Amino acid sequence: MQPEERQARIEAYLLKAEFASLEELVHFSGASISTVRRDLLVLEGGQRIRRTHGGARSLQPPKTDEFVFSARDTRQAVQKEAIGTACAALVGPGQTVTLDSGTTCFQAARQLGERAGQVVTNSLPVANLFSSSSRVELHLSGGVLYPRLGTLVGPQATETFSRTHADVAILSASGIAEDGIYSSHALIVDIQRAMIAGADRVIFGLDHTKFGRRSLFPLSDLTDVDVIVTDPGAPADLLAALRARGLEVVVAGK
Amino acid sequence: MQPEERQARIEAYLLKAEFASLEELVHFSGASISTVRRDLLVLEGGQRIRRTHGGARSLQPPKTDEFVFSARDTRQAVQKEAIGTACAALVGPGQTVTLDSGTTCFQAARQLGERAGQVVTNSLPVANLFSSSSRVELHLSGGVLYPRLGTLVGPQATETFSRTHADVAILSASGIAEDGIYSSHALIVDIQRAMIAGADRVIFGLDHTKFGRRSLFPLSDLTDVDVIVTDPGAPADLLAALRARGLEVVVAGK
DNA sequence: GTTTTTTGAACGATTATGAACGATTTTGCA
DNA sequence: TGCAAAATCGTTCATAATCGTTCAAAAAAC
Repeated sequence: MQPEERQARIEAYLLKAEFASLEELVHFSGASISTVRRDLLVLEGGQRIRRTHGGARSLQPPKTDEFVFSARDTRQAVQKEAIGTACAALVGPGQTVTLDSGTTCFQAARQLGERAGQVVTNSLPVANLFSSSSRVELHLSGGVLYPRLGTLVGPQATETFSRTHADVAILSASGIAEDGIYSSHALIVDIQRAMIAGADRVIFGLDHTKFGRRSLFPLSDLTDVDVIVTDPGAPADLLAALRARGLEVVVAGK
Repeated sequence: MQPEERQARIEAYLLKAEFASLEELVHFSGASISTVRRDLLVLEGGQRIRRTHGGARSLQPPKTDEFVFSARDTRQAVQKEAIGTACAALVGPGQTVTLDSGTTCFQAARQLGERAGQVVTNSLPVANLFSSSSRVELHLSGGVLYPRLGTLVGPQATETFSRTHADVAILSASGIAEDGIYSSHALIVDIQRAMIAGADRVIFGLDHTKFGRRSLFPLSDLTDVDVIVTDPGAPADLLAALRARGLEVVVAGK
């Protein structure tokens, strides 16, 4: 393997993991300890990473997408809050709501307050939100906890939503284009599909950074989606295209 | 694990827990007492945390309730902590553990750290506890959230445990007498029964105030229980009676 | 075929770790 | 309140892991 390619892979690995031990990187790259050490020196010289005792760490906080849950993540915070408010406003009193995991849906949950009658979710942060309020019946899907995301995944989670019917489903994703909506986590896509299938009305909250982006896993071709909620930064042509396809488009916080 | 990563994790843990004992952090990080002590010194030097006698606390109060509300019940706090430690000590490395809800089991979870391989629970606070540690696979049962307790109840929760097998189950209850163990929540009894049925080894953590008390719902006649962990305040005659019935009795913090 | 670059191993230097022990603080009890 | 016991703290020290450097062999480039 080329040195540059190896270094790029190591850098990418660190960006995802934030921390990695030397042994871990040796195993990952297949090179010897000395070589990895040298690679880390090069990467550190280019201000790409920071070396530590026993390994290295990425300079920037780890790559976070829609689903990585971090209290420190303030990117598009105001937009997401506005989107969340608009999503929550689409819920009628006493309705049953399915809530996806992800930061935008979390904001929607905050704004939802006690309007909904029943909430079904696979998001631990959303569940925490409702744990103190006794007015809303919160149904949490079972499953295995996906660590950094605070999301419950696995067959049990998928099954829960397959057997659940809701008036409204509020979801988010990591990309939307004219041909459909995309998600970046393999384990979550199936769950989201089940959420969509079991809901009368499907709402997607997507801030403007998601527009024009296609991630790894196609989630929906938009035929089963009813409403798209976004912020004023979204490209007008794509919004027009979505409207032309019969979707209701809400621009929040304009 | 490298020092920086460990320190970052300890800091994140403290941010959520507000306070943590040294022993707790030792189990959480997997390092020795000395190392954790040094880490705390480093973190304190960087003004990230504040060291206290016996542990450390975050500088700011935590933003979210998360599992704080579970630790808010301060009755018999020290005894429950000791009981939790003793329960956790009965778990072998890599074992599968079923954890009941309740403050005593929550304390056991805190002390469990990364010793267990898999943890199955219906307690939201326990799930929050493990949400940051990626070493432990956490299964959360589905169900409806019982507001104040942060416990998942209902048929789905019961079903989860009926279909689960564990090496060890750690439970608590509201009363124990010579003839059996009693629980006071109708919705939880069935779940606890399923936990007991699916575990090789059943451990009950009960502080001394539970002894001699019979609550509304009989949970077990003690034939399917293996260990009782309590504190020094428990009446000796009842402990002797339990031992006579072939139960292992552990008195924690004597 | 020669030169340059890259690689993997070796070795002393440095740093981190875990245990031990006396000093200090906290706790339990009268 | 005062005393004794227990727990915790800070320090020290030996051990283990990691780092930086050097050097020869292998691979790539010329």
